[in-house]
This record gives sequence, structure tokens and C-alpha cells, in this order.
Amino acid sequence: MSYWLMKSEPDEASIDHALALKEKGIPWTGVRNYQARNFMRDQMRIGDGVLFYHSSCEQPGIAGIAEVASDSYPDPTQFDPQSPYFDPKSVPEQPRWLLVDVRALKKTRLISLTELREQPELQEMLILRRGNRLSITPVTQTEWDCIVNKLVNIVLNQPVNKK
DNA sequence: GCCAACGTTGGC
DNA sequence: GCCAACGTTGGC
Repeated sequence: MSYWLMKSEPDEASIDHALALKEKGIPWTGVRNYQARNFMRDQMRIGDGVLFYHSSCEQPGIAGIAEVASDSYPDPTQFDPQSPYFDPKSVPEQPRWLLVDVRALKKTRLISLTELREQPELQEMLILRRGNRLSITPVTQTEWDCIVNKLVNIVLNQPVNKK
């Protein structure tokens, strides 16, 4: 079991959108980076903890707690010519892009990058590294504990990532 | 809108 | 397979 940080532009899929679809989760469409795809394809497991991050917006930061809700499967938007995520080079026989469903568990107060940078436990966090653009990054147990227990300080009804 | 960082493309 | 040019990301 692992932990992840996943970036979403709130205009497209905010924590509120995700919470509205809580039961089934939201399909994490639009990842078009091989490294991020490989995380979903090779390493994510149902029940993994997810830090739901709002990016490219007025207040970037962690906005909620979620969990991986499905195995990986082909991203349908790659085959849709009307979609901004359409990839003409991908064919259904051999889909290039995969996604997982993400189920939102809790909306949190917004944890800004500034606040994250202040934490000694988070000095090595990938999202805080200069120039990091990866939309999906692994999060360590220490980083998860710091954010969930110390900064957010919430009790999850349904514990993430505990069997 | 700037720009650093880094991924992708394509000519050779 | 190299690598310069170009495109994208995303905080500020």
C-alpha cells in the first residue's frame, strides 16, 4: 500500500466535484505523461491514500483526502476527437493512456505550499522540489502522517490505507 | 504574463 | 541515437 499526491485543476475536477461523486469516485482523466501513467498502471492499488491537490488556480494546495478506488483502465478521453485529451496516435487495441478512479473522502482546509514548506518533515517532498511538474507523485509515510495528522488533524471515518 | 524546468519532437 | 528547438506546466 502506498500514498500519492494527485494534482487537479479545480476548474475541471475540484474536491467538491469529487465529493459529489463520492460513492463511485471520479475517473482521473487527462494524464498524458508516461511517468505519471506508470505510477497508476504499475504501483497504485485500491485503497492507497491520495492527497487531493488543487493546481493552476488562485489558491494552490492540498484541498482534501481521497483514495484510489479502482485498478487502472484505459482513459476514454484519448479516443474522443472532441476531447482536449484526444490522442490521435493511440488506438483502442493498444491504449496508450490509463487512469484510475479516485474517491474523495474528506475536504480539508487548504494547505498551501508555503505551509508545507515550513514543515521539517516535508523538506524532501517531491511537490516542493523546484521545477517539479509531475501531476502524480509518491508520498512517504512520514509525509502522509505529517500532513494528515499534524496539519489537517482529521479523523477519517473510514481509515485510508489500513487493512 | 514571466520564466524555470523539463518532456517531446524531428532533422540529421 | 544525438540534441536543438519547441511546447507545456504551474507557481508567482
